Amino acid sequence: MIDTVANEKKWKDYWYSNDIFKFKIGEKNYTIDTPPPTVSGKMHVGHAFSYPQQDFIARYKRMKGFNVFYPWGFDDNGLPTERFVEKERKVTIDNTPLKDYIEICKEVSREAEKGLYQAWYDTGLSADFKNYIDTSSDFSIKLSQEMFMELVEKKRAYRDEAPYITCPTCRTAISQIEMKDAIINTELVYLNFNGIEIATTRPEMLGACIAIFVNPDDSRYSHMIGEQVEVPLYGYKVEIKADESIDREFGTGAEMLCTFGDQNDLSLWKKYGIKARVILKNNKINDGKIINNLSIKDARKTILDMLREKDYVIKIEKIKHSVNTHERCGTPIEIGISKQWYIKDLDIKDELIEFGNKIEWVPEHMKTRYNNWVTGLKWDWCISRQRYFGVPFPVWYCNKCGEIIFAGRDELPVDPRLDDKKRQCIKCGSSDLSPETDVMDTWATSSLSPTLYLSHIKHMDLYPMDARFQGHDIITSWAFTTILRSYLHYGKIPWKKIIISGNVYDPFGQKMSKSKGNIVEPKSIIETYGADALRYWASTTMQGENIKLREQDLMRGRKTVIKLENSLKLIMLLSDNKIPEKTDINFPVNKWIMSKMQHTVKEVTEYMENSEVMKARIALDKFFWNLYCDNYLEIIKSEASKPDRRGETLYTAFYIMENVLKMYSPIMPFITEELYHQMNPGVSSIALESYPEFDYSLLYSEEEIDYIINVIDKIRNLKSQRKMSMAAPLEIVKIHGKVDLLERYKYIPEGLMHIDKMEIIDSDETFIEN
RNA sequence: GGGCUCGUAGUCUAGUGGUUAUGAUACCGCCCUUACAAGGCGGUGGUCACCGGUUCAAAUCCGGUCGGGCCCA
Repeated sequence: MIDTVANEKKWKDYWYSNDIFKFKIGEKNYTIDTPPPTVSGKMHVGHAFSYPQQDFIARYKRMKGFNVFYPWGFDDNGLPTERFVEKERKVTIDNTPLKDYIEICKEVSREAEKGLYQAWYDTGLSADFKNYIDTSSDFSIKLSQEMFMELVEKKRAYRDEAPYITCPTCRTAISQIEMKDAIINTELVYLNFNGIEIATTRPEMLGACIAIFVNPDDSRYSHMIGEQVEVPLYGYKVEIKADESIDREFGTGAEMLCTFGDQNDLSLWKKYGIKARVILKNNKINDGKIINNLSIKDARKTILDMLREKDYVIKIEKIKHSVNTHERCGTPIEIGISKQWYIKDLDIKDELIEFGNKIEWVPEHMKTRYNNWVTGLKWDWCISRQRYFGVPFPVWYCNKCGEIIFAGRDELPVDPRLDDKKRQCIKCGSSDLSPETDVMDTWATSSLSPTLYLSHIKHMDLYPMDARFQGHDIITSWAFTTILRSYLHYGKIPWKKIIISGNVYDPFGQKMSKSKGNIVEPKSIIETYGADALRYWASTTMQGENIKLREQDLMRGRKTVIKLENSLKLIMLLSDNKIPEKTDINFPVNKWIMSKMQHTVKEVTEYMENSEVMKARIALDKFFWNLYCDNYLEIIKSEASKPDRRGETLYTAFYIMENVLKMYSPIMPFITEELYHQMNPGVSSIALESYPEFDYSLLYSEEEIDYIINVIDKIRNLKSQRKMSMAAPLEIVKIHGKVDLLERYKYIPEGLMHIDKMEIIDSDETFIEN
């Protein structure tokens, strides 16, 4: 039996060192927008499921005569990389100068990249791993900055105020995924708010109060909705408003909205668009009236004392309260507000929907998610992040007149945070400039992946690309932003087709996670079953459907590998290890299997064209296992020894085998490559051979042999009932059925079932007399 | 809460109006046969989640209920 580990290593090294999958532009090209994995993570079984699905199509298209551009890339921008680096090197932005921090991020990314493709390479992907791109290289930064400048020129990029989340302890901006829920002990302060009683856990934010909120169904307050009340101590007025999200049971049922006490404040503020009053900056409260640059803790004490003194405090309750905290240090997060960069997209929703319609979605219903997302957009796309490792904005601000100064095109890539060139304000001439310290959202660069890939090989003429493959979880981020950028920059769709893959679950349908302990490493699957079996498993579901990782599906793939190997072994044995020469085919059984194969080629091709790999594979399985192995090869065991038909029979057997290997090769590239080389010594690669074409001239009336196969099944049944071996001789069999057919082809069942004498009795119904 | 999606033998799965519901796997029985026992042949196993409607005819179309998953809030 074949050593899959050794065989797979042999061929993937062969492909790599001979540049089998290097792209050369030609007449017919097929371009793929490969999802770049992040350097911070390892390959997981979800990747092992979805990437082979891309490769099925890539390999199929290549054999169909396309010059396939299947690039490779890494995404090493942003927060995941920062976290990875901080864990690996024990550095934080607080103990490391920015310049060194960025250098370390780059260094660690480059190092990780060296070995990271290995896991993908091990699954037999036909991507061009040698010429990869990475999103933090100068090439990518330059391109991303150029594209940003283009949006500035087109008045699509603008700067406005927006909230952000910070940790007061770590004094850094954090993102949503870094937050963790926690229950803390705190005090709930009941206040007399000049006419309405409210309860708050954040009295220090009183100066940032911009409204009072109650539940619209709360009869205690419904008559007060729309009234103005005066903010204690501060004296300005705010309106009483109603929203369903207000919990009537919490406190007094009336809350104050501050900019920003917590995430609820943020969402209410967004929803109602009330003008913000920002008093919290750089973790200090400064309201311009009562509190002057005090920490949150000190401000709280000051405000509470004053409220007590003026008799505003009704009571104070000790409560346990759920808050968002920074997961690293456990400090409750704060929400601030600052100027950020946006890409304007709310005015082009209709155009974006139209673009979505121009793209073919597989499966089609995934387009609905895109449409719902675009329709429901409420804010422009905020592309600035208060992080460190990413594409910097090529932007400075004049401290004198406030003018925004952009870098020149010829200066890109540039990092204003580290740039020491002397610059002057273009408006007032001042040289007192501050660099933009934010970096761009990772998606601001990933959304340019078609441009990144194509400009990397200097073939922007191939835009739009043919296909994007990605998971459904990032339709609203990656797919959306890519379509948006493509619209804004080129007025073209980014790709003709988008193919969505599903998720992988454990055998019980549970999501895999470290905490559940149900994670399966792709590596262990490949070691046990082989990459071909892993890929076979990846083809056992329709595109976009989820899949459960079950051993039996891997087994089935493994069995197919072995079956392919053994069927070639048999025909080699029958032909004394000689490759038969092409001859005319006259023997009906040979014509029959040739004809059956034509139907299979047609069916498989149609499914592959529709990206329905699973259906293609099922049709192929049926032909290979059922018709070719179980019936055809069994029949020719005796027929191939008959001199008058030996030559054509062996030729047919080899011809079918070769075509079966070709059709299996996009799914199982390793075993098919090995066996194809055994049949065709000196060939370059099965992956570069052409896919079988439907040949009308090989069609043949199949009913007669179908009928004989049916009779053979009945004889097998008889032998099974008599508990006989299929090879055990039968002296006599009485068959009722179509006399002319049975007489003409009786040598077939006789040879296959080892029958000495067949007695044939004419009958409309076919059965064996026992 | 909103959107999308799924519910078919023990398990997984095909099947978008028309014979007896597809196949795999598991299980049981038989067979080492000039490739393959990780094989071959045969068999047991299903109120197609539930309720109602449309139709001569529903796993399939429509409405509702229940349950799982994903995304968004």
